Amino acid sequence: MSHRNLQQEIGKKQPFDSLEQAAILNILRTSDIFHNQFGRLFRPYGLTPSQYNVLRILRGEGKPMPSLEIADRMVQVVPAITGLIDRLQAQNLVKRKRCTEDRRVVYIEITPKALSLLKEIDEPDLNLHRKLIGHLSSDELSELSRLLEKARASLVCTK
Amino acid sequence: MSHRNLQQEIGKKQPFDSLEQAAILNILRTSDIFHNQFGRLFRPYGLTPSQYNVLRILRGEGKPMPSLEIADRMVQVVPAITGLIDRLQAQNLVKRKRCTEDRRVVYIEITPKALSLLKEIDEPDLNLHRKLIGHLSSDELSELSRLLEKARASLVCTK
DNA sequence: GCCGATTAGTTTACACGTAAGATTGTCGCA
DNA sequence: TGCGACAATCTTACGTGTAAACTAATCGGC
Repeated sequence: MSHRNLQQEIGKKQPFDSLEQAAILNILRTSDIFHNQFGRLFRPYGLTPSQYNVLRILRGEGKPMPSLEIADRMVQVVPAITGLIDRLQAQNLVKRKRCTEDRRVVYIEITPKALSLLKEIDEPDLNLHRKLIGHLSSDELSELSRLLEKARASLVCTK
Repeated sequence: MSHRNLQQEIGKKQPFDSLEQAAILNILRTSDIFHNQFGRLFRPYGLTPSQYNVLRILRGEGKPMPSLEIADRMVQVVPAITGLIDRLQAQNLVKRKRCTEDRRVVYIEITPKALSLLKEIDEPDLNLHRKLIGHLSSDELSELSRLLEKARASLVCTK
């Protein structure tokens, strides 16, 4: 377990121009690597990270949700949701239900098949979380979350 | 500037299962938002974040590089590089040069046009960095980088 | 010198993410 | 009632990320 820092890791010969640049690159790089790890975890179950994310949101909500509300909770811009739901529906993991009062909105409902699939993934998912950052102390994890939340504070509202 | 934390931000009603989960979600979410911001910055110049990344690597190196070496410095897996280089080449921002000694390797060279484009972007790029996390103190930035590097330490070698 | 293993790079197929624009349905107001 | 603004969703086009399979060139032994 080598403890190379980011500069060595990406083979850069000059030091970073600024602490800001180093921090942002660290955020982007760590995220990419973690995203990749989760992608590999979900793959055997036929899910992508985004698809898993949608299902987790639906399970957490406990009842059908309009698709735009799902999109709001993800970082993505709206149009991606359509295709995402299409693919989940093709796997019988969600159902679309047109709302009768406002016929513009489409409710998305999670299926029992999806719930049992999620249940299967729960433990490996938890294990991966621990594998990825279980070696940080509680204090470090709290501090990390605090700093990232503070980092986002400048534009939570601008999206 | 509301200081909602992640839990409120994504509308989750239950607290997180664990500090690990909260930290990882914070990393992924912050990264997505920042990535998005840089995407908007580069768009007017006809570049995507990945394309900009490739050009920055080439400028930093100061001389032509084999394409796989470029891929190594990015998070991406190899095959994506081909198309990336194709599009940069179509814009006359890089050139491909087959190596004469080892005819398997293709050297990628940055063009003067790309260098002057980068120069144009340097200042807005620096400004965005400051806008995104300039409100964190030097100590906080250092601590953030340290924690993220520590987070990655468990798998720097496994990629 | 020849054959298998390795390495650099490409191709293909598929799932996203983004922006821009089109569709369809609802609402406010004259 | 009719009409324009708005809202929810979908469509399209393009760039990117992933895995798997393929090509071409080099290397290592014998």
